[in-house]
Amino acid sequence: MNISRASDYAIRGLVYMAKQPAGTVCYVKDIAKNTNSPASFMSKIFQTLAKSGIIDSFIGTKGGFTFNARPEDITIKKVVEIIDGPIVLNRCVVNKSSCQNAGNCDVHFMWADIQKMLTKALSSYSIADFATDKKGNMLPEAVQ
Amino acid sequence: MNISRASDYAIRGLVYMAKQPAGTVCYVKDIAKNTNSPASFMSKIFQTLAKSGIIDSFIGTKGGFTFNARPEDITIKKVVEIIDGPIVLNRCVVNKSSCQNAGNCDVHFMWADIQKMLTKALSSYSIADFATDKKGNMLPEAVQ
DNA sequence: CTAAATAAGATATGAATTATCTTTATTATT
DNA sequence: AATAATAAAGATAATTCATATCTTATTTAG
Repeated sequence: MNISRASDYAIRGLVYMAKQPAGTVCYVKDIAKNTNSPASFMSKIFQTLAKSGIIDSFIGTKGGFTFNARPEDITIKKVVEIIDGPIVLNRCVVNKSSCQNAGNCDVHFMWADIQKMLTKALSSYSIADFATDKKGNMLPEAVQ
Repeated sequence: MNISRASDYAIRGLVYMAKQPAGTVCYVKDIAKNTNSPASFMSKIFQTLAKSGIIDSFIGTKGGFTFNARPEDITIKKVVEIIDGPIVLNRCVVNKSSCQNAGNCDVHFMWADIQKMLTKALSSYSIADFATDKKGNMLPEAVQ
């Protein structure tokens, strides 16, 4: 019942990117350093984000990553789903055949309701929300 | 971002128990059969539930499990936490030192808020809720 | 006292998460 | 044009956790 380290790193990395001047090409090395995360792992994560289309990637010297979608359009739900896959609290919510009562019991309805609430909450936040506000800073002032 | 199979089995097993006449000693074999779950795995799960104190266990012939707490006092949150451990959406919510900004950023507040909402929801359901209602039946009528 | 039934506890397997290492592509420099 | 440097892409590895199964201990009935 938690998001993965990878999703956490992805969100932090994207927030870091969003705080740079629009159009800046960002390197994994810098993103990792500024978010205090392992660079090689971050590299794989940003590879996945690039494949999803929300960011663009450029290989070679002076390569790096830029936004392809607007930070305000990238919801936390979207990021989590790109990295961790679909949000499914219990498998009966998405696969009725895995439910002995064909998804027609109160337990099923509970999970479906809670999942709906959760995804709604995650959809209500975007990367931009954390990049614009002072409190969105991911590192103490001393480090920045 | 999901509950484990073990938690799902635990909930279903406890609901099955709650549907039996009060005080009935239930065997893992029956619980597993009636909830369509692997008996040996269910055995381990009920061992954990017994250790937590919400059920009692009796070894040997005519042994088995009975409730130690009232089904209406056993919340879904409690069951999930016994089996899967504490609900922590992101580690910064519970361990501020894992947050680069000492848990003082908007991202942290988001996770803390969503987690609060989630645990509140899980606390609002009890095992009894699914045992009394007809729709709470975990198996189609044909199988019962 | 023996056998059967039952939970408890130890061990095993497999998948997912969390990484690291190697390769490929691009650019800048000479 | 060749070479070196830089950066992402892709392949591989290690670790952890979920999901079980197998063996042992305990109790009761006959």
